[in-house]
Amino acid sequence: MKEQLTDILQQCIQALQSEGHLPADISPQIKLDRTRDKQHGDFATNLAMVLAKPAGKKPRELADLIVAHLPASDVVENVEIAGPGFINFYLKAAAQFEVVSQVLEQGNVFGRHQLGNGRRVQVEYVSANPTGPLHVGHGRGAAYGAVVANLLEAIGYQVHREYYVNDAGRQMGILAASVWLRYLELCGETFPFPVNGYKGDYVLDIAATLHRENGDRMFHAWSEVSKGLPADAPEGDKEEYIDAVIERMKTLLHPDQHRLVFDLGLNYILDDIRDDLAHFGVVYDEWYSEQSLVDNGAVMRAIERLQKSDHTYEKDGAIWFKSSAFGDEKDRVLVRDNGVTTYFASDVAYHMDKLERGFDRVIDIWGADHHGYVPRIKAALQALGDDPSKLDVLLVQFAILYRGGEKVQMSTRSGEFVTLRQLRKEVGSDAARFFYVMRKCEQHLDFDLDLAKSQSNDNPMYYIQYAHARVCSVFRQLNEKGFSFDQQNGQSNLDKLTESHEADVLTRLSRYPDVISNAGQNHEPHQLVHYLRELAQDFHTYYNAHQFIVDDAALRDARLCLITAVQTVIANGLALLGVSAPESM
RNA sequence: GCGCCCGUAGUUCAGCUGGAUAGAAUGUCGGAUUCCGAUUCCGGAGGUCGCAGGUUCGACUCCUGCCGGGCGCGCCA
Repeated sequence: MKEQLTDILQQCIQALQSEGHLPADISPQIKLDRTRDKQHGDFATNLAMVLAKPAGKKPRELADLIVAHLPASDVVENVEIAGPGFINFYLKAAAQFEVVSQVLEQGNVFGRHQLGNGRRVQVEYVSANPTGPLHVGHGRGAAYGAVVANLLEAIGYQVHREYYVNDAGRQMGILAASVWLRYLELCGETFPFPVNGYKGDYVLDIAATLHRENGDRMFHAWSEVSKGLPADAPEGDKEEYIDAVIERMKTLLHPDQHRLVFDLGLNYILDDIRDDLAHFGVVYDEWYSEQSLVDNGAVMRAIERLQKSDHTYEKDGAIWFKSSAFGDEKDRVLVRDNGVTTYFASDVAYHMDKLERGFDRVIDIWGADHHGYVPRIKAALQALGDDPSKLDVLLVQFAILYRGGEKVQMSTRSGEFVTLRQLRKEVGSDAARFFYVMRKCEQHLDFDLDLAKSQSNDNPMYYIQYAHARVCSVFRQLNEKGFSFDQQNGQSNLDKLTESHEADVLTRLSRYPDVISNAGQNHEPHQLVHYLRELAQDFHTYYNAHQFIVDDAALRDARLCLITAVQTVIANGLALLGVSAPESM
């Protein structure tokens, strides 16, 4: 519809140019919008106001010219000029009904586009360190990332979903040490647990598995382990202490044994995360290992490339990247004075690798606390001669949970936090998905647990799902009353849909494709959420105002076509959000 | 101190990439209704869009400076 009108305007401009009313050297971007107010017709364009200056005419005068030169159209009923020079289009009634047939014919692909033209885009999300279960903060990134990926796919991109597994860093060393120490406890040792160790219950579970499968094979007496170690906090430095523990563990255990403990912890937690996300409807094409970048030399290769292009220098025994030359606030260390590469070095290699894999676009979804990290990654890409504009980093703000109007405290103290799994158990995966993407990502999210759980119209997810279930219910009633639905008959009688409520639903339905392309291109799932709520509202209002199951077969079938279209669009939208569309509630 | 994000109705939020009289939901006040599924419908009140400038035919939207809130500023990951 929009395309047809844009075409008409395009032809009109060419006509005006050939007649000399408009300069020939301009090719204006035609902006045509749905009107906000019905009094302004169905579509409106500001073309006359935009072109007034280059044309050297008054906006309204130019609007007159444009309207006079508009080619005939079988969808336009009337055109009016209003306000400072808006051109408003009123569509013919038949054109309004078209959407119903479109939805019925296209079914679950209605609303999809080919805007992406099959270009390859990689979306990386969650990528939490595998050192413990996902908490509610990760949940938002998971839901948001999954929906952004779905939306991009819906507008014609070839999407690659990826989780970056930080399996190479110091944090993993701490985890392995924590597991081993808990194991020593299970072997009967008693000693103070490191202040900086991981203290969650899951560490005990992993240690128990280790003990069950290996007995006392990896046992070393605490006196042996602790011999000559620096003091832990508060007397000493907790970082220094834990590093010393990690080193001691490596000297006491055979490398194979150490590997075993390390992998047991890593795999246990990774399996847990995978399982958690799968139940949350969040899936990946690839779990990409940081360690693999170290092993296959990609990290060294990235550093060498930076060195060769003269973007590094040595200072205090470390190798630095001159990121400040590319807008970062300071330079960053790639290789520490002890010879170990930094996490940043891995990440440079990872992003280099992403672009080498040939993605046209790369999207990283990070927690907002990582925002300071963006400039240095972009700087690195630029220094490597890649195009940093191919990388979009979307920062997701924190979610704050509320229960009974009170903020739910999320303590960072020893192992106490609200996990994603706990949240899903409390409100269900559907509600969690829905509420997480209800706000744009840069907005802080107030997550109302009571509302998410409530089975009432105040709960927007319930309200939307209920609209879907209600359509299903109408069809069940239809059968009970001995009627059957003749879709063909309905489609040929759509002109019977003359009620204002029906017009509202029709208009709303026709907006769906625009909502998808907008939400997809701007990475804004919340637009879809708001749209679905509005559609549900239009439907419920319609439902309350009119009977669908009437004796007049033509009208009945037409109305059933309309509500089937509503049902389909709601199902399509919810599917993109990763929320179920129940047939009854 | 520097950087990023946010600031719109009592509350939670939209505002379609600069358009027409700033909209929903919820709460509140008034009225109607009890019908395919948890009632629903109609109406009222409620706003100096944080503040002050600037850009232009036009600014909630873009720019600058303040104010307030969140987050971040490691040879951690």
